[in-house]
Amino acid sequence: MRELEKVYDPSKVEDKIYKLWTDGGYFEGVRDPAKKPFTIVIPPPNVTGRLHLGHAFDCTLQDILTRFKRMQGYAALWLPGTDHAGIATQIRVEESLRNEGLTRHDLGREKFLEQVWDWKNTYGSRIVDQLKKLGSSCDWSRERFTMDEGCSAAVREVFVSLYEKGLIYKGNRIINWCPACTTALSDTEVEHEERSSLLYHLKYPVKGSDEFLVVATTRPETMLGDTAVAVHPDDKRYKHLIGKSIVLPLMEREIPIIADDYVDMEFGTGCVKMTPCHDPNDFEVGLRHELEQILVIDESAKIINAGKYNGLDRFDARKAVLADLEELGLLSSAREHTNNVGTCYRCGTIVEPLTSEQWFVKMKPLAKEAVEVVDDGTVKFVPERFAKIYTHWMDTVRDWCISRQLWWGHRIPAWYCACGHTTVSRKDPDKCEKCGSPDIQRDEDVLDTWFSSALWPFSTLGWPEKTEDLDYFYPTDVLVTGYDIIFFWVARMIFSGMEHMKEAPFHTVFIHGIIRDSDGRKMSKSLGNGVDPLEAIAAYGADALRFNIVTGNSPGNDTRFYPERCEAMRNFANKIWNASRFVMMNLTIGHNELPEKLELEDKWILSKLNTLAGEVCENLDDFELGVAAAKIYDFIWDSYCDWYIELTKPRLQGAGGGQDSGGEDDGAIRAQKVLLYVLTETLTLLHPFMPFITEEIWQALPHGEDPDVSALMIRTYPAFTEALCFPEDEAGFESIMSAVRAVRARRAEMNVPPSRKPSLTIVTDKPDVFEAGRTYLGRLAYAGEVTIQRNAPCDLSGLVSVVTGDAQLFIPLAELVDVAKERERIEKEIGKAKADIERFEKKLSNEQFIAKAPESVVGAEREKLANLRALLGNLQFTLDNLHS
RNA sequence: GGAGGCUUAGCUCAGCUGGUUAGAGCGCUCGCCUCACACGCGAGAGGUCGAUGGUUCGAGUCCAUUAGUCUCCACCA
Repeated sequence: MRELEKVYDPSKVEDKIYKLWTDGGYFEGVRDPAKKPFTIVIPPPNVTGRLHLGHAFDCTLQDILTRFKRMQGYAALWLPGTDHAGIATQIRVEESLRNEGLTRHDLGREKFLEQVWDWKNTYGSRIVDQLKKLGSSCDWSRERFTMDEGCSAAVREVFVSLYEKGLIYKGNRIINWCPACTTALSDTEVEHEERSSLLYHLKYPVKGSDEFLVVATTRPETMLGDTAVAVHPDDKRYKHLIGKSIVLPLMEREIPIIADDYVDMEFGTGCVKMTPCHDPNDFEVGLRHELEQILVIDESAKIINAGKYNGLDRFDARKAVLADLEELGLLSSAREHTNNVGTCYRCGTIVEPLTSEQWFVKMKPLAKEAVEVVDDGTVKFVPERFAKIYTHWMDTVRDWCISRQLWWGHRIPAWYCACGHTTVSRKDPDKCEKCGSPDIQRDEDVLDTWFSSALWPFSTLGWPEKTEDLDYFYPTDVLVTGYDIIFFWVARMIFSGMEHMKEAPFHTVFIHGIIRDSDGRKMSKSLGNGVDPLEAIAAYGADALRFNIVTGNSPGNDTRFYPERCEAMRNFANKIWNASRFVMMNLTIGHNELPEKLELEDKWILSKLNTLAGEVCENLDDFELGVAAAKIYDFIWDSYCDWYIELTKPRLQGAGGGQDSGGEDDGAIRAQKVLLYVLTETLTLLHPFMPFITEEIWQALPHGEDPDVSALMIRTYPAFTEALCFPEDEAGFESIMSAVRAVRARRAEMNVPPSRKPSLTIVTDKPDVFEAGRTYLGRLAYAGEVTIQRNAPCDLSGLVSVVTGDAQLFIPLAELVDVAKERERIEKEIGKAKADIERFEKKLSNEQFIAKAPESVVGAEREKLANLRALLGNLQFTLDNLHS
C-alpha cells in the first residue's frame, strides 16, 4: 500500500497505467471457446488526421462498452485501425507539393504515391497515440489500415465478385463532379446548401414561327448544352408545338420540343430546357427521348463544345451567355429564387453534374436484404428512430458511383484491351482474357474510400481468408458511430456484410450525436472553435474528459462542450482520490472481505451499493451510459463520501459501533472492512468510465481476495446479489439521516457554530432504529449527549424542537430562538403538512385509484400519509408547547 | 415537399417501459479552513416541465393539434 498525494495529478498517472495495461496484454482479444466474444470495430479515423472531440466521444463510448463486457467475462475485442481517406489525404499531400510549386502530375503516379506513403508513415501513428491518451483499450496487436495487404485483398475480392455477379458495372452516366478535387463523387459525398440565386427566363424562338418558348433556369450557361425543350404532354398551351423545334440561341442549333410527364405544368412557364449532360433529371428525360448529349462543361469546370465560349470558366460563361442573350433581347426576366446547390463534402466547391464514364455498384439488389435485416430486428438501431432514416435511404438509394479520379486508394482491378474487352481479375492479368493480347491497360482510377470501409467488420478479421478470428469474432456486436455517417458507412457495411458474409456485421448500431461548442455551433477548422481533446486531457485528465463527454447527454442527441464541466469532473476524480486516501490512511487490514457482523449503516451502504450495481449493469446493457455514470457519481459523492465515510469516523477511532474491542471483530476493523469493500466495488463499477484513476487507486489498495487478478481492468464487474439486499435497514437508516438533516437545518437557521454541541433528546416510537445510530448521530448532528426515549420530556422549557416523520428532537437552544418567528415557521409547516395530507387522503379515498393502481403504489401512498400524519402530530405538539 | 429531434431552475442539460414532495453540474445566497478532500463541508433560494385539447385512478413521461427552433432527406427547372 502506497501513500497517496493530497491532490490527484492525472499527468503523473495516466501514461504509467496505460503501460501497465499494455504490458499485461489485457487489451488483447483472446479467442476462448469457454467465453462469449464481444467485438467492436473502431470507426477508423483518417490516417493523417488529428484527434478531435468527435473521436474522443466515439471512442469513450466504445471503450466503456468494451471494458464493461470484458469485466463481465466476455472475450472482448476492440479492433482498432485507420482509414486511408482517399480524397482528404491526397489533398493534403498535394497541398504540401503546391508549396514547392509542384503538382502530382509533375511527380507522376508512382513517385506521388511514394510521397503519400511517406506521409502516412509519418503521421499515421499520431492519431493512434492520441487514442491511447484517452485510455482506449484497443487490441493494438490487431491494428489495421484500409490499404494494408489484407484489407486490399478484401477489396479486390469484393470488386471482382460483385463484377462477376453483375452488381458492378461501368457506364456513361451523369455523376457529381468536383472540379477542384477533379474526381467523381457519390451522391452521399455531395452536401446540399440552400442558397438564394437568380432565376432567369430565357426566350427560345420556335422554328418557322414568330412564337417563343420561355424557359426558366438558375444556370443559364448550361443552355449551351441544351438538346431539347420539354413541356407536359397535356399542357394545352403548348400541345400544338410538340414535335416542332426550337432554334437554340447563341448556338444556332435546332433542337426538338418534346413532351414528358416530368414537366410540372404549374411551375414557371411549364417549359423546361433539357441539358442531358449537366442535369440529372434532364439526363433521365434525355434517355427516354434519345436526346443528343452534348457535354459543355469539362472536368475543370471550363466550357467546351460551345464555340466562342470554349475555355471560359462556368461562372464567367454564365455572365457571357446572359450578356449575349440580353443583347439579342432573349433574356426576358430574372427574379430571386432559393434553390439547393450541391457542394463537395471535402472542399466545398460547387459540384458540377456531368456525364462521364464511371464504375457503379448496382444498389437495388443489395439494398433488399439490408433493409430486411433492420426491419426484422436482426440489426437494431439505438436510438430506434435512426432505423427509419436508414431504411428510407436504403429504399430510395441509387447506384453507387465508386470510381474516383485519384491516385491514393485501391486501384480498380480492370484492364482494357484494344479488342474492346475488359478483364476484371483477382490476379493482375498479363493478357486480355478474351483475345489474349498482352497489350492491355489498367484502369487509372481508384475506388471510393468508403468502398473499403464498407468491408471493415470482416476485412479486419482476415476475410477473404477463413481465419479463426473471423470465425470467432464475426459478426461483431456493437457499432458505435455518429449519425452523420450512417449513409456513408453503416448502411454500406450492412449490405456488404449481408452480401459477402451472409450475415449482418453487427446486431446493434449505437448512434451518438456530435459535440458542439459552448454556443451550440459545430466545431470546425474555419471557425477556429474546436477544442483539442489533448489539451483537455493535459488540463483535467483523460478521466475527467471522458466523464464529461458521457454524462449530461442522451443517445443520438448533440451535446455542447463546456470546459467548466471538465473541471467539475476533475473535482469528482479528486473526490474519489481523497476518499480512497482516507480509507488507506485508516487501513490496518491487508485484504478485502466483509465482516460477519454488520451495523445498520453498513447494511445501508451495502444495500445501496447493491442496488447501484444492478442498475448500472442494466443501464449499460441498454446503452444508457450517461445515466449509469450519473448514478455512480451520486453514489460516490453523496452516499459514500458525505455519509458513509463520516459515519465511520467515530468507529475507526474506536468510539464504538460494537461493544467488543480488539481482535478480529473489533468495531474499527469491521468499519475498515466495509469501507474497503465498498470502495473496491465502487472503483470497479466506475472503471469503464474513469479507467486511469480507478486502476491507480486499485493498484494501491490491498485486495487479498483477488490474488490472481493483477489489474482492476480485468476484475469481475459487480452485479446485483440477493445476499446484500437490506431494504428495512436501508429505510431505518434513512430515518436517521432525515433526523440529522433536520437538526443541521435548524442549527443553520439559528447560526449555531459547529463548535457548540448541545445535548440532543430524541423522542421516537422506533427507539431501536435510532439506538443503532446513537454514536455517530451525535457527531453528524453536532450533538453532545444523546438521549433516546419514547415520551416527550416533561419540561420543555429551554428546548428547541426539530421534527421529522419518525421523531421529535429536542435541543436546549431556546435562548437562540425568536419565538414569534418560530411560531410562524411551525405554522407554515403545519399548513403544508395539512395540505399534503389532504391531497393523499383524497387520492386514497378514490375508489378507482384503490381498485386500479397496483398494490405497491397504493401501499406506498398509505405509508406516506401515515408519515405525514405523524409529522403533523409532532408539529402540533411542538407548537402547543412553544413557550413564549 | 417529406421525415425527425429539441423546447424542464439564471445557464447547459438528465429524467429509461406513465406512479415521490421533478433532479444534476455551473452560477447565486448564508454559514464553515469540522483531524480524506476549499478541486472541500453544511444549509438554502430558484421550475404552473412551450401552448391547447385528449386518453388514464394517475402525465414532464402516452395521443392529437399548435408555436418556436434545429437537423436530415427530396430531381420541381
